[in-house]
Amino acid sequence: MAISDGFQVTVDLVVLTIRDRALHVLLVRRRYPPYRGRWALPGGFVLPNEDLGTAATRELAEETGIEAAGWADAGTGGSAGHLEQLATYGAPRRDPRGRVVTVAYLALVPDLPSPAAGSDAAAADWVEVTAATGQQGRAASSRAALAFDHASILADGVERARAKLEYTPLAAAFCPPEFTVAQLRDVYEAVWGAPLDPRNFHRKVTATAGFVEPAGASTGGGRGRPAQLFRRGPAEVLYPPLLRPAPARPG
Amino acid sequence: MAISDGFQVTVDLVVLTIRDRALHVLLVRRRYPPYRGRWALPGGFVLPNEDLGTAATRELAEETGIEAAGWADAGTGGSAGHLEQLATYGAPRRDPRGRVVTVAYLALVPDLPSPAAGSDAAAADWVEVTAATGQQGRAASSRAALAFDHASILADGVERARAKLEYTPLAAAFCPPEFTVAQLRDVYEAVWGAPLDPRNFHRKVTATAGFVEPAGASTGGGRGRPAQLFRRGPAEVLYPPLLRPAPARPG
DNA sequence: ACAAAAGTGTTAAACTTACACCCATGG
DNA sequence: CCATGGGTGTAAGTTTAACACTTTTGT
Repeated sequence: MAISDGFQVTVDLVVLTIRDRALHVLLVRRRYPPYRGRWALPGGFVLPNEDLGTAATRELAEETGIEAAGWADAGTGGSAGHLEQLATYGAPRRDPRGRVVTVAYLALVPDLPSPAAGSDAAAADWVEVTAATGQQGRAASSRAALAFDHASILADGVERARAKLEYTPLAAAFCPPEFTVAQLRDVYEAVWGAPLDPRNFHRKVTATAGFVEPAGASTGGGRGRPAQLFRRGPAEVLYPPLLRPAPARPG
Repeated sequence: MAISDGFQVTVDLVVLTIRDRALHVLLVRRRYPPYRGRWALPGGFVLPNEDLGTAATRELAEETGIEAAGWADAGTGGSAGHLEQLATYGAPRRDPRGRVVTVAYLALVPDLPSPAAGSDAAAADWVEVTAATGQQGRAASSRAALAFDHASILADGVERARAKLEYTPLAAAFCPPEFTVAQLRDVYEAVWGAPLDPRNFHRKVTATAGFVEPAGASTGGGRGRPAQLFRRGPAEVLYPPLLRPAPARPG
């Protein structure tokens, strides 16, 4: 049964976070050919006795320092962050070195104090998604195309994140364990790239059963009236969903 | 770079259709160990120079006789049927013969005149999903557990189909190129396992832009008033979505 | 004529949207 | 006391849900 031996299997990570009210993706500079010097998604080989989700969790920890409980292949366990399988890419020529099938994972993480302070992550950095995908990039910075088929994987990851915010409470994965409604709104606005009415958003979030739960305390630092703090609630899906405004929809 | 050679890569298919107003899945009897005699999802090895979607399309043709244009890794091209990547399963011990990573695909096909009349499909058959997943199986027939982790893959495929009917026009993939509103409603009721109001369903379907388009003709065979025939419309997503009734929702 | 299924009309409830308005804090 | 953001109220428009009712066929 050695018909199709010789495949190499990797995991690649689309790690998204919100920084400065904009959606950012974690990228690494490739130090060796092929695509030397180009940005790429972080990732690595699946070990011989390792599950796919375990490999993704391990790579995420190596690249970001985030330790996750039983993340992938199970519901996000605890407070912040989220990891899920995205899709698998295996075109015969996608890697010039040989037949490499990559299982892409999507990770949503809170804005980390030390950006990409992992061991492997010598040249890892957060890049604005608009710049990385080369839409209407406002920053004149790193506009270089991504290595391999990573631009396509990134686009799929971003679209998945956009869609999932509609009908799941996953926006909270971008926030610290306790957060305000405004922080949550910033997440939606950054991911969808569209402004939302603060009043209606507040009502919607607090009224949808299981989305958020009051944490008791309030913030004090800001300029205006202090905001209540919330934790993520037990709901797995939002019902009814929070649909993004029509103009930003695909199709 | 031969760190993780030795993976075998397969595609497995969750092929769903509607027969006798119930959701059915295409299964094959395994003729050789392991899991000899058990039901399994159809599938096979990815060829050395074959793309994943191509492998899935090929297997689908071999098992069902369905020829698809540019199905997977592209929008469903033409009239009936649909094929999309579902998820990838690669637990180290999922196959006792070695390290096999399988990329599962979900196919939605119309009720075929000759069930599973393919070449490979010596022992292929349509099995009611309730029986295959062993929920509250009404049929006392084949209740045996599926081989490998196929029960889990099947469950994921069914849940994906249920969710996708909500916000895409994919129900039409279960129908022939021309169909009535009642046929489309049968699809929703079979997949969701819940009755829908025929009047409101009719209005919803015909009012949602791009869901269906009139085909001109009408049916005549049935008992009551003849129904108009429709074709699938150009819409990729339903907006607003057609949400399934609350009691049947997960979470 | 009657049963069966297709399709339209109508109404109340629920939800979204837009925006007026008040609340609480820092400067 | 004023700017800034947090949070509540309210009314108009839209969508859903439930069901009465008419249309068109086979028997």
